[in-house]
Amino acid sequence: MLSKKTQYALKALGYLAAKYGEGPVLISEISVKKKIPIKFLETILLELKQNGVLDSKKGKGGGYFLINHPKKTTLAQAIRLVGGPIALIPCVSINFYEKCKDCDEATCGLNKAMVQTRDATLKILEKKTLVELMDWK
Amino acid sequence: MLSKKTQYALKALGYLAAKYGEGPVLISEISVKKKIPIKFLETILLELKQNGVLDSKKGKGGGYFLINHPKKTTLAQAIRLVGGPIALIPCVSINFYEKCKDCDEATCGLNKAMVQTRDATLKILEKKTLVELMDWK
DNA sequence: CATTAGTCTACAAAGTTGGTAGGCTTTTGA
DNA sequence: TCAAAAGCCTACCAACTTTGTAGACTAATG
Repeated sequence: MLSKKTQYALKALGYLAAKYGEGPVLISEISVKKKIPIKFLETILLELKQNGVLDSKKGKGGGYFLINHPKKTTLAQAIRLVGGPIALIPCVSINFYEKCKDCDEATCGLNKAMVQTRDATLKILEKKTLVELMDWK
Repeated sequence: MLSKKTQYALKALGYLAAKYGEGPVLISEISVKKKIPIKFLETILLELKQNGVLDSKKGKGGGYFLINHPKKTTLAQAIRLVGGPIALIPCVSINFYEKCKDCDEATCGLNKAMVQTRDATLKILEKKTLVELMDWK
């Protein structure tokens, strides 16, 4: 399951995707529209900025905005930025790999099953982009 | 990510799958072979028994064993038994559904994206069984 | 120079995870 | 019949993560 933080991040990105090209969007506006606690949202947006997805403008008329067109960022990228691994166990994670110290990955049945599951999930998440996160109304 | 508990459960099930038809297997044997803390493993196996996947025999010559042939239990079922939801967010979970109180599921872009992700993952996990968890040596 | 709006540091309650300790009960076989 | 074997059950707990909150600071605008 994705953490609340990751869900908030994805919702915020979806909102910013819908507003792409319209200039900076206030944290407070995102907070109200997507019902995300404002102080929590602050830290999330800041993290997304530090990860190079968003940029911001201070002062009056300021706010956050997507650096690139929404279709340039995949859901796989977005989830990894704030939510960590997509794989179900560390020893099959591509970006957050950790060697399994309790078993031999070459012969471990669980490992093989999880590799295949990971690939199936990635196939979807790498095809979908922030465009998909925009609301339908 | 799957919790350690779920990973242990899957490994234990894989071990029991390999020993299917050979009578009861000791907790201590599984603990040693799969490197799982024994007291933790006790609680996991007990839970799997209460969920109808395993049965046990007490006393000398006792132990745990699969009730059904390994191919009868899918990975989706196994994960749900001890690990909870497979879906990435509660409002798209089939077995652990919770209504999203912060948005309208009919128009929420995140919801739609996660439904598709869930279906892709399930398509794999419902096809694989405990047979897949057996080690290759 | 006042207002607006993002930035940064620090803290903390609550829940989850990953166990441990120790005794109880049931079954077997000598 | 009784002791050993092996699972059953209750209770506890340390560490970590999650999900926030509080409040001061900095930068930009007009």
